[in-house]
Amino acid sequence: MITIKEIARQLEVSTTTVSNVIHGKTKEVSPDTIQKVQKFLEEVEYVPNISARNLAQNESKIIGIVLKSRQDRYISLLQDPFVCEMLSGMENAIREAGYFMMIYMSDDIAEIISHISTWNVDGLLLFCMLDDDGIRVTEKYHKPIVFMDTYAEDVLHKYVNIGLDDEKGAYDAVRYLIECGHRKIAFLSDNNIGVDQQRFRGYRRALKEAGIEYSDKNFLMLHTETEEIDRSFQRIARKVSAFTAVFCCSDLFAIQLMNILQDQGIRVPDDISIVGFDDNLYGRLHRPALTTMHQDAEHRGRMAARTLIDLIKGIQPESTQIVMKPHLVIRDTVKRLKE
Amino acid sequence: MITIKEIARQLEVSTTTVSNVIHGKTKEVSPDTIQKVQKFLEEVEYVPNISARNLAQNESKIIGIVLKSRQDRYISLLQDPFVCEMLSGMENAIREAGYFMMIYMSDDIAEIISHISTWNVDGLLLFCMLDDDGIRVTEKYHKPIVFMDTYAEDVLHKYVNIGLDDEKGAYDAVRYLIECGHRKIAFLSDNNIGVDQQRFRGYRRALKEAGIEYSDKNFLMLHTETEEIDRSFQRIARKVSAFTAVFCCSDLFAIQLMNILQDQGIRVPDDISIVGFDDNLYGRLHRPALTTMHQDAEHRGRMAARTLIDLIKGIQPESTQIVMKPHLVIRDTVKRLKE
DNA sequence: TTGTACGCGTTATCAA
DNA sequence: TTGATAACGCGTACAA
Repeated sequence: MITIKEIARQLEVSTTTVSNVIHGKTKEVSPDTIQKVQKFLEEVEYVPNISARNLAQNESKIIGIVLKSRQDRYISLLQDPFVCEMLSGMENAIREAGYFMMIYMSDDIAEIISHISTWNVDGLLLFCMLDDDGIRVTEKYHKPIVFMDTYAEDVLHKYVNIGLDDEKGAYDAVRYLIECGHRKIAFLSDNNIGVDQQRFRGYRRALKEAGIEYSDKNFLMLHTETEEIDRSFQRIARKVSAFTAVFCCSDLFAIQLMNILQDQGIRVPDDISIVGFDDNLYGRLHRPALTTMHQDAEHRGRMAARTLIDLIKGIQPESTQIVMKPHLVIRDTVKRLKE
Repeated sequence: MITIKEIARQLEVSTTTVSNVIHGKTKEVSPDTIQKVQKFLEEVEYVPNISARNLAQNESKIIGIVLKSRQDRYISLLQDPFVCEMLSGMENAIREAGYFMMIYMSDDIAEIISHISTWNVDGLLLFCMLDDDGIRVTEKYHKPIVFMDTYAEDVLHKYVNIGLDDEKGAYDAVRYLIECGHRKIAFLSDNNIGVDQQRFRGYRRALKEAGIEYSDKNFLMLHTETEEIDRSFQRIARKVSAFTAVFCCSDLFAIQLMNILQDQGIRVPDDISIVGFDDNLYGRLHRPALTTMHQDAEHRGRMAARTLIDLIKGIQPESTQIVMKPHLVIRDTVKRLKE
């Protein structure tokens, strides 16, 4: 890789001149020199050494994407369709803006923080984080951050968050079930914090509004550790007969549940109705096609990245709390019990 | 971020001493000093500035992952389940080895090459590349490279390739179809180069061996541009009635085809049998569950990354051509026509 | 055992 | 209009 210094030597000009031409500071260079240098730069296919530039300018052009993983999960976050869609949108926006993406995936927040500062990352995109992990990062990292899907109070009034109206999404989905005549409706998730807590609230609100009583048995808690997942689904499948519908917190869960039920001869939607959340390829490709809450993860990822890059450039977003609206996509997994 | 120089100043030692302690070159430092420095390092949570280290040592600790994308494709590579599985394995191995991953995804090889040299990437993992793109990269980049799934002759005898026996995989799958009594077997792919070309050869070999004639009509060519994909699948669905089975070059294609067929009232496997390739979540979660060639993309990704990191450390692999064997997983999408 | 000084490639300041 | 030179943070050869 050729350096500025070497170019300067061969062209018998100074490094400053070369640097100026590279950066288009042409006011201070004679047309002749510009021509000469530019031609040479193209010939040798000069590319700057980013490490050197980072050192001199104290900016890295790296956007860090932080994914708090959990070792014991049955699939890696990179295999989760929702995460991938989001990443795909982020990657797109980051590349478009001339930045680079570095993914920091670990179950150890301290390690993540140390990596971030080692690389002197220009800005951070945080998601899939338990709430106080987000705060831990903000304590150590003092450059622009954009959160996705956080509900931590202490974060929300200080940082930008690109969220989704999860409460409303779940509410609408469950309301639809109720309109279809369902009253015994279960709630399926693998946790009850953050996003899924909001969805749970929406679920409860819809039930309450319809005068339907809630019992703890309605909450089907999935255990997604590698050794547990199958048994957990089996256990839940057994409980399901007490309900006429299940609201699932992700398309993936919905489909896995449907498969287990179908394998046992329980038909969807004839015997039980299912609603998912996300509307990704999995739901669209399943048969019967999944009725689900649509959210555009890719678009949201792209927005988050763009907002972050604006922030890095000193442009403040119009609002620090951006909340997108999901909408119901009715397909074939909910049975109408009454007209 | 605190620097070595600052630490040295505060502790009233030299930067060399601090650096030596950091790197465990303890032979040359007195126990007292080591203690003192180490304690301080922990206190201030020292992290080295990687850019500076890169510059000084001419190594970046970055593994570049190159994905040649195509703008017009209906889904991003980051949403392709096969790619994600592979990436997931790579990410894992890279992190474990203390390296960092940078994904270079673009449809412009020249841009990718320039990014790679800008970052002074230590090693490269190449996949999803049309053959001569791989060569173009090797012409410009002269550090360790590991290919995945390349069949370019000029690459194979000079570089490490982690491949799959695609020919045999397709052969086995099609043989299985023939054993089940199928003779009118179509081949579905969106291209006929590299991996899929090999699969096509395996398909042809199995047909030939069974004395089944091949006609160009057997090759169902899918057009996966965003505006074409639906129409293309429709067109193929119409042609499918001439066959009793379809061998698909990916699980994703297989499932999309099955859905279109099922939506038109054509039953799988009763009216037509389908075999896929990859065995990823999509196939496993579909109903009827897909009969498909299994390959462990995650494992292959991990191996590729490990091999590359060995190469970077100067460790040569036992063999430069690693070819994994896929195996058939029989599920529910192939009908037995004879006993 | 410890410290000085230099180089890595780039940018920025300031003098010529 | 151009060119020296210092600075960024780290590692290391060599001197003390």
